[in-house]
Amino acid sequence: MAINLELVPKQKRPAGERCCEPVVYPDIERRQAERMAEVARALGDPVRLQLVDVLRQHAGSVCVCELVPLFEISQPTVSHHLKVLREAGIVGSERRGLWAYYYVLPDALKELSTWLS
Amino acid sequence: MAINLELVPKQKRPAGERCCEPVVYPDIERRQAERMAEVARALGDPVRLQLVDVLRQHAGSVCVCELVPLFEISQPTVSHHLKVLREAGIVGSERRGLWAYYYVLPDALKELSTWLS
DNA sequence: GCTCCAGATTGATCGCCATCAATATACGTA
DNA sequence: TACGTATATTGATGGCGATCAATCTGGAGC
Repeated sequence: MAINLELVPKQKRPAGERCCEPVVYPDIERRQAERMAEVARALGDPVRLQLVDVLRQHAGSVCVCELVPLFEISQPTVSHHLKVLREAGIVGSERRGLWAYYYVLPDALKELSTWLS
Repeated sequence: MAINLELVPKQKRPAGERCCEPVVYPDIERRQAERMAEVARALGDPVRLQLVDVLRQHAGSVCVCELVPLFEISQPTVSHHLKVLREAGIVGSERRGLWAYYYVLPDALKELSTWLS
C-alpha cells in the first residue's frame, strides 16, 4: 500500500550480470493510485458495473424502483451497491417524494478512463 | 450477480402515479459485465494499479527484482499481486534464467477502457 | 553432487465485502 | 392520526483478499 519513492533501489546483483535496465519507478503518484484504485474497486462487481451502465444510458436520473427488479438480488443489497458507488464518487442521488433517483456524476470516471487509454 | 433479463419488470405502483419512465435495462450483457468487473477488481488495489502503470511505461518487460523494491511490501505479496494481474489477463510473464519478467498484455484493458470512455 | 539465489507457493491471520432478513425511516394519503 | 409504500440501515454470516513468515522450486555456478 505505502510506496517507497526512492527512485534508485539498492539491490545486490550477481557480479557482472544484470537482469534488466536498473531504474524503474511508477509514473503515477501514490495518492492518484489510491483514488483510481478506489474507483476501480467500486466497479469491480458485476452488479455495480451494470448499475453504472444503466445510469449512463439515461441522461437524467433513474428511480431505484426501476433498478431493483433488474437484478436477482434483494432490495437492501441493491441499496448497498448504490451506497458503495455513491461513496466512491461515481453516482449521486436525489430524493423526490417516496422515490430516490440516482445519476452518474459526469467527471467521476474521467481520471481512470484517461489513465486506461 | 445473476441478472434477471426480463426487460419489462412487473411491479405494483400507486394508482395514477409513476416514478419515472418505466423500461430500463442494462445495455451490456451479464458475461461482459463479469469480465469487465474482473479486470476492474484486479485494478482495485493501489499496488496493482502502480504495477500496471510501471509495466505500461516500458515497451518490453520488467524484471520482478526491479518491481519488489518499489513497494514497502514483502516479495511474496508482490508475487501475489502479479499473480492476480496475470489471472485477470492483464499481464503476462516470462522466465529467463533466474529472473522473471512481466509485461502488459496489449488488449487486456481495451474492453474496460472503451466502456469507460 | 552441493550451494546460492530469484521467484513462487503454502499456511495462517485479520479485516473487509456481498448477501439476506428484519427493522427503521421518511414520505404520501386517507 | 393511522396506514401503506419506497428506500435505507442494522446485524449476522460466509467467503474472499491482503499480508507475512516460512518453505518450496528451479536455474546457475562451483
